[in-house]
Amino acid sequence: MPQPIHLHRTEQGNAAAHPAHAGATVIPISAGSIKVACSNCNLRELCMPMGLNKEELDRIDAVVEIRRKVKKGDYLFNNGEKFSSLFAIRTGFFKTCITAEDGRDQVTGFQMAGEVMGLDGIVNDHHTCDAVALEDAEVCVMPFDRIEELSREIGSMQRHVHKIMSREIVRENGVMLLLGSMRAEERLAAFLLNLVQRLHARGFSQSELVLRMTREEIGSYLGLKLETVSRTFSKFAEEKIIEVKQRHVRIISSDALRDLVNRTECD
Amino acid sequence: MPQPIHLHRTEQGNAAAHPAHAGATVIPISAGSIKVACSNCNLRELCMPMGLNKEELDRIDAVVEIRRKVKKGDYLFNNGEKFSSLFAIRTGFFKTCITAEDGRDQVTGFQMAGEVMGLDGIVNDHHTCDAVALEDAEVCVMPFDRIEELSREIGSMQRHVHKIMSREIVRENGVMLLLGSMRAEERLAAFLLNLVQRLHARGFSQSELVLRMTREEIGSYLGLKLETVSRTFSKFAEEKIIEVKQRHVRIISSDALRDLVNRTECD
DNA sequence: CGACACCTTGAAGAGGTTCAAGAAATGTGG
DNA sequence: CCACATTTCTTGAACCTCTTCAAGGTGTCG
Repeated sequence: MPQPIHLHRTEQGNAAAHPAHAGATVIPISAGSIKVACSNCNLRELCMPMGLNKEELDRIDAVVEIRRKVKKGDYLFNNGEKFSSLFAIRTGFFKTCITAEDGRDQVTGFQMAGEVMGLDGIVNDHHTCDAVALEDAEVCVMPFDRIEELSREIGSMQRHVHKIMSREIVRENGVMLLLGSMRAEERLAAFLLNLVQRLHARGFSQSELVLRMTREEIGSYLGLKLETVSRTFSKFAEEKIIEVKQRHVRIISSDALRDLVNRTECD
Repeated sequence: MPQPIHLHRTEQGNAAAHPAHAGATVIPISAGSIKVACSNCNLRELCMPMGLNKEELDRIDAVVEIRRKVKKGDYLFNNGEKFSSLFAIRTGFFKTCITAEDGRDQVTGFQMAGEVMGLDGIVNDHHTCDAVALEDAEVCVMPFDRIEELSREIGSMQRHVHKIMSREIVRENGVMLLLGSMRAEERLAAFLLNLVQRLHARGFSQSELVLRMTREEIGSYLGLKLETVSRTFSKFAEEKIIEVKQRHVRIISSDALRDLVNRTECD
């Protein structure tokens, strides 16, 4: 499924040499100069196993075949595409979404630095969702057969891969709870708390965030219409729980948000 | 979390010797007599990798530490419990559900013979959901460290484990689409089609099924109230799409159900 | 048989959607 | 750099789907 080509301003002088092909754009980064080894990456705690010896660390560096830049609006991979690699986000922000036969569309997640995408592709050797960059991004491409090879040889690597997959299953369980049993306000509160918590774990503010996605994308993720998302933002602002100015959100009372999510009344 | 003990008629004379303890009941099956090796199990295609040689098959048999019987209403494992094993269903029917802090409850899946449960426990070494038998059941207990060991040594086993986890991720993606963007009728239609398709793959009828769960459990899974589930069943029956008599459902027109799910109109 | 869990159905009500219009921000091209 | 087009966001009003509350029916199990 082809997608529109978006052209955006680029920070790189040589970008013109890499025409922005839809989705398939692969921009190798000259080895040695820009490349950062996994063993030396500041995201290591997020995407690599801990407690490795020197030799193991060196081998893990070899998991990343290449780095790839993805411009805002471009696809990292899309539904139906042959699966071969997992992708660890170095910088940038993504959404993943699935499309039903009738064209209906569901955002299944938002991913940020240190998180892994592509797990859906393992079972049928083809991706079953689209991964779209919501801002200019850079990912580490990790060929899955290389990951499996290394997993067979290094126990902690194997356990790490299993944990990543299990974590995704648990995350999706949580989204099912949200979609299946929460009302609009609770959903949005849970969403904001989750986002800000993940951002905080990456060194950002505990109370301020910039949404990388539209109201419509938030709505799709939360099973709501964009108007409902907008209205709920306004309601929170009116109640002085948050301040909203377009995509800038400041959380005034995270306690109030938590109360909304864990409302002790019903059920 | 203790749960009520349900006593039901049993097909086995020796059942009285195994009082139905809540959840923790472990009933070893005398090796040799009843035990069926994985390599000889008629569910092999469902839960074991294909294309193994004799020696590998023998080793895989050793993955199953024990078999365990779970009576209807009992817990196979519950939220918070230490994780140590995955469980492959031999017979019976389960639901898995998560409980929010405020007591809200969400059924995250229904599992039948050949399907694997427990993947949620890997990431934090503790289960994050409950697994409840909806009918008397028997599962193969597969210690996860044994699975990992074998995965390191047999490539096809490793790939198989990865596929099982990826399949669960893809399944949950589908549930998110259902919960996030479908209306009641569409949800129930999708649910019935999915159930009957899985049952058919196990040799049951393509058009008739017996629901193992209550309207309330269906509702929880589909993000609907039990009354809505009941009404929707009645509506389908009125439209001669299905026949419903309590938990017995006969699908008269699976095309009509498919049309409901893939309604080509909106979005 | 009697108790209990489960299911069905009706009527009223709430929460979210839909439709519509306009405002604000962003990007585009001259 | 400004004017215009486009996308995104907000808000109101009517509507609809699903929920809630209530009552009665059906089935099951000890």
